Amino acid sequence: MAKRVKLLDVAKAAGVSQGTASNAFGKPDLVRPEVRERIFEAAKELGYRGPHVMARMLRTGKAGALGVVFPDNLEYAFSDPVAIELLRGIGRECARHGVNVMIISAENPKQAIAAVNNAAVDAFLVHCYSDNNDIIAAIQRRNQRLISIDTDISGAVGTVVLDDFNAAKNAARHLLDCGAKNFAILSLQATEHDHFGPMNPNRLGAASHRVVRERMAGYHAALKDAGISADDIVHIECDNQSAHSAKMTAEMLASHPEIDGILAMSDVIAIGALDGARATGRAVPNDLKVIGFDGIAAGERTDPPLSTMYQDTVEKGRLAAEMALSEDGGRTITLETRLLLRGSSQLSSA
Amino acid sequence: MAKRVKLLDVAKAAGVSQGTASNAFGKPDLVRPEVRERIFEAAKELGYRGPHVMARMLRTGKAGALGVVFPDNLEYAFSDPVAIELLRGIGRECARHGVNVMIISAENPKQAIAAVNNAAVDAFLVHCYSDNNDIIAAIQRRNQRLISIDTDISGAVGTVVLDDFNAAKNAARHLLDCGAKNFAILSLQATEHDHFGPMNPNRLGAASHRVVRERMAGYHAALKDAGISADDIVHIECDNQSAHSAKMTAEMLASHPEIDGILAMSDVIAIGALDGARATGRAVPNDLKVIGFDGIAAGERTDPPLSTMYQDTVEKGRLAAEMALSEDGGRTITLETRLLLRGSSQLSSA
DNA sequence: TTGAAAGCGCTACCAG
DNA sequence: CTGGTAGCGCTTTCAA
Repeated sequence: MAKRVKLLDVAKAAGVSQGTASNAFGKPDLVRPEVRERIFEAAKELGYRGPHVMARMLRTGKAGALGVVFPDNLEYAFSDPVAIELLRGIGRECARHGVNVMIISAENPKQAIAAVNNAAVDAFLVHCYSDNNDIIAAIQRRNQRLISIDTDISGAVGTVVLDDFNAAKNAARHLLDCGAKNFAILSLQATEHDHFGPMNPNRLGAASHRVVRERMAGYHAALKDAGISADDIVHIECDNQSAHSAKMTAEMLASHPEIDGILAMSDVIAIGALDGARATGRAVPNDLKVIGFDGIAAGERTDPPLSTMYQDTVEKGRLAAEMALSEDGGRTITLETRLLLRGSSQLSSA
Repeated sequence: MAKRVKLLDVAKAAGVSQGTASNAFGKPDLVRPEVRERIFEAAKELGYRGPHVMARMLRTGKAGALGVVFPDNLEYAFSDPVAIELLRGIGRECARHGVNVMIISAENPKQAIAAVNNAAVDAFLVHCYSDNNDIIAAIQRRNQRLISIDTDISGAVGTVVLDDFNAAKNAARHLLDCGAKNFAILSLQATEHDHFGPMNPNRLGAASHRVVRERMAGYHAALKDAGISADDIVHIECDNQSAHSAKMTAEMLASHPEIDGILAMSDVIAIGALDGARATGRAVPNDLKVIGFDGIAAGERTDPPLSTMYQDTVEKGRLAAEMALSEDGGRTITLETRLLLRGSSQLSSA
């Protein structure tokens, strides 16, 4: 491979200064068309490949990219429909700004820190459930602009979350309206550490994940209003995968046959719950009502279609990217959710 | 914001040279532990944020990232389950190598070229159907390492494709075995330009997308062996979205009621075909057999579950990333597919 | 093992 | 509108 042709070579060949040559590429308006053409011609002649990206970055201090980190989810981010939606929104806004999207990928937390340290980006978007995290510390150590999604990270320049409490409260209220009396809550993971299955009060109290805390509190608030105390609710912690929640649901329904209302903290979990219900011979919604959370597309195709608390995940991602790319900061945006009524939560018919 | 602390400041404070300070961070083994500690201490004292990523890049010439481009699909890449699977595979391999994944995002082809030009990456992975593309030209103009997926780009340093011809041939043969006699082919877009609906021979011949050409030829080959000529096949070009193919299928079945076998070039299209068939009162697989292509997860949950030609898309992405990250090149990898038999293509029961 | 110094290639500034 | 030039912050020779 021959030595790289650089801007100075082109400038010399065209008989202009390096600065002018630079302008010809970066700010064409500042160069007389005639001169510009001469520069381009010289560039073509010499086989100049265009300005060197890394050199430009160093000089301007702009990376032209946004980093996206899924600390809780590194390997599985691409299997979670919600994460994908988020990426769609992020991608859309970044495209509008002519900025690329860098996925910080890693096999384990240690590598993730290295990945953060090697990423040339103008800001980081972090989607995670808890704020206590080495990766976040690494970002902050680098003094990088940071936007948090779904959790409230101290020091973040912006935050986008849902009104999880009220969303969950409305979900529970809806199942009450449908006539459910005995409830199970299928929770997302409550802490960093895998610990699936029934949740005792200790575990409930230990929830470090903001969305779990908030949604749980919302469910409990609605049920308490209806005279149902937390002790009367079955709590199960699920991996966010339908196959897992299906198994959990089947076991749960076997040992708690009285359950007639399931509150799931994600649609992925809820879809598994429908499978588990079918496997144990329950008819949804007649014997058992199920409501999910998120509003993913797959919920339209389940049998019966899944009722859920819809959130506009694409918009959530878009807003986060918008905050990251704008100059100002310090804002927290809270998005509303809405009840998306489908077949899995009808009032029992005769 | 205070002026950035740099390596030289740390070096001075620690009473060592800049070079030694650099080694303390990048190659700790080359520095005496005692000195190293002193450097780290000085760094902490001064609030040094660690080596500047862009400066390091410029110096070393390594970006530590792989660029991924979906030229056909920029906005919709994140809605296509197959593209997501590909990203999973790419992400997995990149993580193994400690390299990040940069999604080249853009709103339109022109922006896409700018995005390519601004991306600091060590290589590009391009997933697209045809090789005739401005974005590819832009990558090549920059003289960047390029791996193509699903199409054969001249000048690519590596290529990963399927044996699309035989895959399609086997799919068609399978429907013949199930007893189908009158076929419709639901094709992916055949060229860059949107042009949906029935395909006449001109349009068939114009297919610039490699996978369309190959799969079409495979379908035709199998059907010809059974005495069915291309003229006797209904060809419909579909957008790769279930809602669209559902509509196309319903219209097609109305005007061609004799159709009893549908060959779809993607599962997304096939899933829509199942919907369209249901809407027009066809019973699958008794009245009509359907086979898709890809093997996406959603195909397990359709009614009936979708038969398909399975490809290992995750592995396809992983292999492409592996080629991009390895030093050598020039290879073309062709992956096999296999028939995944599910409910949509059974032999008619009585 | 450490120090000194040479650039990586570019853009932005300031002067003309 | 154009030219000259400093310097972004680092890594990596080469010599000591």
